[in-house]
Amino acid sequence: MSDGPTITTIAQRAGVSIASVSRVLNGLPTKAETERRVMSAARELGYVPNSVARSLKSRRSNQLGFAMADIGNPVYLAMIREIQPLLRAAGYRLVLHSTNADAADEIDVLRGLGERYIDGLIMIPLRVTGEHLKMFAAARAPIVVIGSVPEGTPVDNVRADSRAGVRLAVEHLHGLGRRRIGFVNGPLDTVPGAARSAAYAEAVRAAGLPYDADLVEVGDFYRADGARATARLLERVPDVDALLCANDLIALGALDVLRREGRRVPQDVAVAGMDDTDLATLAWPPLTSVSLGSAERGRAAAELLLDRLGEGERAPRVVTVEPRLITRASTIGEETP
Amino acid sequence: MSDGPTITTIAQRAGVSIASVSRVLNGLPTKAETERRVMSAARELGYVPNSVARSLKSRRSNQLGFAMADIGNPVYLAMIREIQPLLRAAGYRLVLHSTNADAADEIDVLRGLGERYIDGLIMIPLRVTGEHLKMFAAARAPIVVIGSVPEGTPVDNVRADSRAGVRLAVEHLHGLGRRRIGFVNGPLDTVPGAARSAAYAEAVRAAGLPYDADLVEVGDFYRADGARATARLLERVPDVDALLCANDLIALGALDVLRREGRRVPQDVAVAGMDDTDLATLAWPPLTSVSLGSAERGRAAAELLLDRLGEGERAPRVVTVEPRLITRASTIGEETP
DNA sequence: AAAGCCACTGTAAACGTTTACGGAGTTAGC
DNA sequence: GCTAACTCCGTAAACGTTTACAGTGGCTTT
Repeated sequence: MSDGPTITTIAQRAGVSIASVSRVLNGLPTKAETERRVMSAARELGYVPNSVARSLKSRRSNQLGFAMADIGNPVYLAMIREIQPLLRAAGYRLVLHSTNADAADEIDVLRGLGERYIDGLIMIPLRVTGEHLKMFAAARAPIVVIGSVPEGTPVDNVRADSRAGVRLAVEHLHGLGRRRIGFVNGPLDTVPGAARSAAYAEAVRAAGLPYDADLVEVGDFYRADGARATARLLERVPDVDALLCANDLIALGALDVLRREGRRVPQDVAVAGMDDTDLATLAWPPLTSVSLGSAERGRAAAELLLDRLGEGERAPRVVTVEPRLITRASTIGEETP
Repeated sequence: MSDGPTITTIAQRAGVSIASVSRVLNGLPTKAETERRVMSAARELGYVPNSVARSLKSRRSNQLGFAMADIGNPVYLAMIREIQPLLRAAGYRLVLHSTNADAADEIDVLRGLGERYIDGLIMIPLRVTGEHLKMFAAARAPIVVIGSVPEGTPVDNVRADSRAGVRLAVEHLHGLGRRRIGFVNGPLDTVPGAARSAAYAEAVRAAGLPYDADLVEVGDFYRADGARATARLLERVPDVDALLCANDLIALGALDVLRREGRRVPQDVAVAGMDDTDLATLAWPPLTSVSLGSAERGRAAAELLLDRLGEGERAPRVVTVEPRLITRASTIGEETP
């Protein structure tokens, strides 16, 4: 009882060979009598197949990995919520890796692919280094990367269109008559940070406004950093009349500071976030935010991975999810329907 | 290249036996020359050990499971954030199961223990059925249950003290002069729902107030349900002057409804939640909430599990985490320091 | 110079499955 | 009644490791 029954145990009890046991358990054609004996022996013993042995033989672990920087981030959470049921329905278990945005940890996870404990991986690297690219190329199992990856990288790729997203937000704020539109960004050496930085400069000019470096402040992608960055920006440019924040957490920090300083949102300063996480509806005032389709991206990644596991070799695909602007009181005030 | 190198490949290239290769790779004493040859062969081939084969031999998967109802719930999230790094530091991978509060799914996960793909499990069952107990007793790997479990169940157990928590909140509201304290609960057939229901009745009486069934409303543990339940309660008892909500999501729903109906918080109705999730600081006004120590419970569960994996047989332990009341503007108003 | 010892290495078995192959028994065909 | 064909089953090999055991050769010891 301490060591569970195996097909050998069943075979002994049923008086047949282990091959017959395996055949019965896998539903291969067998004489009714044999099947009956095996099934009842299995039931009496409380047999459960050993998935490790099965994996060794089949060379498939039935596990897929998901690696992201920080499971506390609601964006990743939204993705997991889509991914988990899809994988589960396809018969895969989910192995979770939270890497703290540490490149070495990410490389470790990629190395893990070689250990064969997962059949594939969905990864969201915050920064893509040469090491990453080398591992992608050498990987012996399919990888889907969420976030942009250089042309020609042999992985499936799901992208948000930060550029279009930032443009939507800037146009919206400009359309509301705002002319001093600040931008509170995350680190410039991250994939989203860099993309959004370039997109902001472009969008501002496209709206016919001058690009003013003083209007841009950089912190990290968390609430407290957002608050600090916003405070610096307000001190430098007191007459700012709108703030675009590179994600919702930063925007929450911005709201904290504006409230503390007694500036009214949106009358004095309109605020918009990005990612349209659940937080946006919780904030006060509710936060206008650019949805970059977190759930859709998660779903797309899972579908790409499952698809490739089914099909085997195939040219890498790129899926781009379109952004949408969700307007709420933090920019348009209470007149919400 | 399509099929990775194994120790056999290395053995051939290095001109030694697979036993020697294994010994070198595991750091057992070997002649320097042999070690050199094996190591360089391994490096040239880009060898990565196959963890499945290793698991089969060692009978350990180096994976631990975490099963909860819904990964979107911030309480579970807070737990995972504690659990994941601890397990990782101890050399275990985390396999995630989101069961949608479906008892059959939970049983499936428990059956999975027999498949040996995890060495242990942390589980948060919303309801504990006889089937659960049977599986707990028959399990061939250690289980830690977060949430109460009957006396004598052979699993380690981490509990929140709902009773003390509810009492803290009721005393707080009573101390603020509130006399009509409503209670918005989740389903009574769940572990926390039942516990909090009993605790509310007890706490109200202990405060010297009459127990009034009209003041209690039941929904589910989500924001929208909380809003609906609150609306029903307000209609039935318009003069309620405080609301205790069985979790923060319900409390957010309550705030939504109160705002919509134009009741001021906390002047007209004081609101308190439970769990003290991140949401509490995001809400407007910031939400007074009873912390049931989600992070601590996650940490305790991980420690119990790791401990038992180290020690082997041992009497089941019960760890109870003390609640704390975190007061914020939703009960005490703006006069916050 | 024979015996014993030691350090190192190779052979083979084991972990629990799946599956190719061939043998035994049954039925059918002539 | 003999062969052919078919059904069912058992033996054994394989998946990639780890490890008990025995073997090899060189040294030391007497």
